[in-house]
Amino acid sequence: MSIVARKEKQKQEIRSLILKESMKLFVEEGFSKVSVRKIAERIQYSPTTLYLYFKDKNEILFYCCESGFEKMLEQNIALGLISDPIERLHQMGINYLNFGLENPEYYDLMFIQEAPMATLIDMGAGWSSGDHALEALKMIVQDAMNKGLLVPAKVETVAMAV
Amino acid sequence: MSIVARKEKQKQEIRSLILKESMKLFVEEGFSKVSVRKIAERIQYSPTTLYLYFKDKNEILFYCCESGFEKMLEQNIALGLISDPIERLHQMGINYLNFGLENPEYYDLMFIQEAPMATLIDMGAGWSSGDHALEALKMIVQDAMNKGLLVPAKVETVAMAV
DNA sequence: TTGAAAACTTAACACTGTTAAGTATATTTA
DNA sequence: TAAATATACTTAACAGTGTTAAGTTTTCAA
Repeated sequence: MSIVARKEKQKQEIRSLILKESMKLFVEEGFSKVSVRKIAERIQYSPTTLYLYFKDKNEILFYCCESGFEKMLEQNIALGLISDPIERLHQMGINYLNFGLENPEYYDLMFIQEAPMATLIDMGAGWSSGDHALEALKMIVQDAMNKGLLVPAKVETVAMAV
Repeated sequence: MSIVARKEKQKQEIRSLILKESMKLFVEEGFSKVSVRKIAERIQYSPTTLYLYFKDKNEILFYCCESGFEKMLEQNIALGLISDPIERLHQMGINYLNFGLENPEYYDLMFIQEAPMATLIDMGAGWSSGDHALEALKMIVQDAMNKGLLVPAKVETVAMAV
């Protein structure tokens, strides 16, 4: 039974390899810019091999996020104890924010992933009012951070999160 | 000079037609599921014609959102008056929430647009804990609405927004 | 009426996710 | 050990994508 166990282990290793390398690519370039073929090339397998381990591209993303979701759920489990709904909601929001601050790469992957907002922002010239709004937001965040009200972190990320 | 003015007007009309029909499709099916060819078919023009009016597909989305962004900016202009940064940030958040509640279709288009979260949610079976978290969230929101603390609206949308 | 300019289309390129069918390689059975 | 079967992987293809270069029709001015 040792042989079959070893084979199983090898399968899991390939699976992990796919996830690890996909995660990197997704974070670097964004989900939609990463093709299945690109992942396949990275791990030196044929593109179709990925489909032996995952149903489709979305499922790869999903399992990339999995541990992120688990972390967030853990955080939120304690919330069941709080009875006042508003208070519970408030704490949930705080958890969410903390998660984003502590795990920025997960956060990007799981939530902001190329929302049209991003497109808007890198339109750059021509939409200066929008830029101003963001600038303002970033200044506010910076300000709050200076005053020690927020954990220091990448200003941009926080602004988006907020 | 009347002829050239009329032509200009006709051009604008086609532009508007493209935007109107794209908006519908984006809201119905989500940005990434709508192909340029699909839009073209709706308005009875060749796909390439769209590129005479817009730089690319993203730009179409952008101009679809435009009036939404303008609305949001207007809301936020008054914020310059508030000097306390935390207070200003708070009010900005409230504005954001109100915008989402009052313009759900814009909100979807501009912000949540097929984040991986969506994929997660309609994975349905197998990830029940995540579902539970969402269920809990929805209940909280419902609760708050019943107590008159929130404008009544689609519970799901609010939950996502929060 | 002719020539130029504008509006639009056809055909193609290089890519995408995904699948059916085929090929080696390893494992089990006779 | 030899044949049969199962496993892991790949090749080739399909139908679709955004986008562009080149060609066509239509519109208007001289």
